[in-house]
Amino acid sequence: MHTQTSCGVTAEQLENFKQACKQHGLRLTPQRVEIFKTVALSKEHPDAEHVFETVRKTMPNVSLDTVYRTLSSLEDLGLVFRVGFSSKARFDADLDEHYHFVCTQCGEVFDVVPSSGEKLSIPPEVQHLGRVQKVNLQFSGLCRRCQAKQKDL
Amino acid sequence: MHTQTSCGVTAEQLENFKQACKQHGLRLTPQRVEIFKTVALSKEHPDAEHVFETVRKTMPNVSLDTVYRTLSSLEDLGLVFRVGFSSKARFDADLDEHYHFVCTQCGEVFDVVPSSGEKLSIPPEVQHLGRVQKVNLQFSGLCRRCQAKQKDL
DNA sequence: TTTTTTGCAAATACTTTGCATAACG
DNA sequence: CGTTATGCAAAGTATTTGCAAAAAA
Repeated sequence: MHTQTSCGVTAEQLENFKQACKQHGLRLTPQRVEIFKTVALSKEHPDAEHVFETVRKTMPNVSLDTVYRTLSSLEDLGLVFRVGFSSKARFDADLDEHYHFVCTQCGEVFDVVPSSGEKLSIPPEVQHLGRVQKVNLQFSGLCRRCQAKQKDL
Repeated sequence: MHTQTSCGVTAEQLENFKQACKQHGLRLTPQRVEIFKTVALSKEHPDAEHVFETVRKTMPNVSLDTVYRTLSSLEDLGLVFRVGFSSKARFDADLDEHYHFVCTQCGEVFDVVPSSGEKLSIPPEVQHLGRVQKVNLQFSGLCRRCQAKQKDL
């Protein structure tokens, strides 16, 4: 059992958040705290607009762009994750099961074709949630070329 | 080895495409054929703009919105897949490894927490592509509630 | 006091839509 | 010939950016 603050975010989470901000030289503004708390408390994977509406209740002057900026910073610190992948849509006509590796730097998309033993099986608890029509597995990180470029600097 | 047409798309793929169009009552317009061929031939997971520029070379009058509409139809027919997930970004502060099931109808996102045995291991061929920083596994389909609603109609 | 962050407004990026004309079957 | 698809233009949605004022350290 975790110690809970009055708002429901664990003290551990909050401490984590403060530490991470300090480490990266981010100031601890009330907006940041509220936005982080909102995402940490929500169980519904909120979008920016939703976070905005929630934060606005206790902080009527926040602006939507601060929410966007903050979510982005929190993501950079690894405190918040982006569900799914935004940006623009890309298409593929390869009907065989395969996955992707996307470079976070150059944006290149590499195909990953699993060997027969590596193919993903759909866990029973997922099948229980609904009828699965599509599986999307995406790895992301720095590709070899961008890694090399970084070293050159 | 597949039989190749002059453009490099396999005859099989093209036949598949024509059959699917016929089955769904979609007319076989030159735009559709070109757009399909472009995605089928490309190995770079093109976005709409890129498909547009490519098709435009042989068909200077296509419009970007036709490309969007066509990619969407082709996706509905299952002839083309959308890489990653577009639409708006959603956030999550859960740092533990987990996956998501997204309902294509209502948009709800369900968490999938893998049991220890189900945790995804990163295949060696992926590690070879670059430094993996993030793994995103998303299932999509109709959730139970939406399945039930559909039956009621 | 210095630097970061905010709120505002405007801009941008991506995608969708209404409508008249053109084209498929 | 009837219906669907296209191109054009305009609208819509999601997100980002420049800048001056406000706030954190």
